[in-house]
Amino acid sequence: MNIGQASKASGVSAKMIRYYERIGLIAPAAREANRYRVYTEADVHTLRFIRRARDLGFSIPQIGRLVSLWRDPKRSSADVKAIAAEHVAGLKRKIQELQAMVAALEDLARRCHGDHRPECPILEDLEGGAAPAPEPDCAAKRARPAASGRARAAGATAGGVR
Amino acid sequence: MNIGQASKASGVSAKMIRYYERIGLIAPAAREANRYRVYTEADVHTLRFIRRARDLGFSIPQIGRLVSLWRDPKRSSADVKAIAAEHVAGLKRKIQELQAMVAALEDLARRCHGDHRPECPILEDLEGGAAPAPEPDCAAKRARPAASGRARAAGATAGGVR
DNA sequence: GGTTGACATTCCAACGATGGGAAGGTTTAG
DNA sequence: CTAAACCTTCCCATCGTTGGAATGTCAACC
Repeated sequence: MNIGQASKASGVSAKMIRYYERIGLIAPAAREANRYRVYTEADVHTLRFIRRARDLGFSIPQIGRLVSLWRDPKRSSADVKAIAAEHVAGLKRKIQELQAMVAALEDLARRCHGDHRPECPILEDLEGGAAPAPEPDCAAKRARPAASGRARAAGATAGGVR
Repeated sequence: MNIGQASKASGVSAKMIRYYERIGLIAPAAREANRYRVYTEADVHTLRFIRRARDLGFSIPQIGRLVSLWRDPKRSSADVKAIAAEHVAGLKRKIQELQAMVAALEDLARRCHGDHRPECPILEDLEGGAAPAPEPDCAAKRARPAASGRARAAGATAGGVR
């Protein structure tokens, strides 16, 4: 089986298969006389395992450990469970982070009229919401925030940023 | 004010300030005779704005648009709100993705004994859980590809993956 | 034979946003 | 004078994945 067939059969792109081989997640594939990689059903099986693990969000190092355990008949299910638990903990941290952002943004959006007028609590929050409080005398700092800055501060930033 | 002061005052690292300038998110800073970048209070104000937006998870292109609106006295709050809504939608998509992973993993972990034995529903799921079912007639495809390639499939994957 | 199309190979670059470090110039304090 | 603390630019790394270019190979068709 060539890499294209293995890719279709496993759901892992050929690019990724080569990448996984390069970083050592899977063993180097055997080669035909023409240097094409050859895959067996067992290899496809492994690739499907990896793909499923990737779909569940496991990192490459974690997947490496899972594959090792998978191949080890003397493994303890506790070791597998520990990797999963570690991953779940990371996911939950990330979810909480994102949820905090959503909560803050929805609160701001709720207070924003969303009409043609320029007044906007969202921008007001961004402007002054999270000063890292370098000094306690923030109030006296800038009597006039922007303006001034001739030759700068006005233009750019927009458009084809990316 | 040099970049170090601007960094401390804004909470944006000097590295990031230079990066934002390079990609066009902020205008090129004025330079002193010694080529050092010079920042005004207004610049720091902008950097704080950017930092707060970054903390809320906005992408660089989104931040570019927000800064443009912020500077535009004729802006509509609806435009700002639209960017926020777009971002919130993206966050929610991501949260749902992660929550689906957590749900699947917790279900598997719940069924895993987590003891010294090798039996493990987590590995069983990874092994067979997500076959993409490519075609029904995989078997008849190719009688013998070529070169045959014994001497594989067993080793590696483990160890210094990372 | 020649040509075309679908494969395969390698290498290089990019994305988000950020950090790290090298190699060198400048300023400031002792 | 010297050492520390800045600043500058440039390159590299992350993480997982995709894209492309340039080249090689194979199969089929005319």
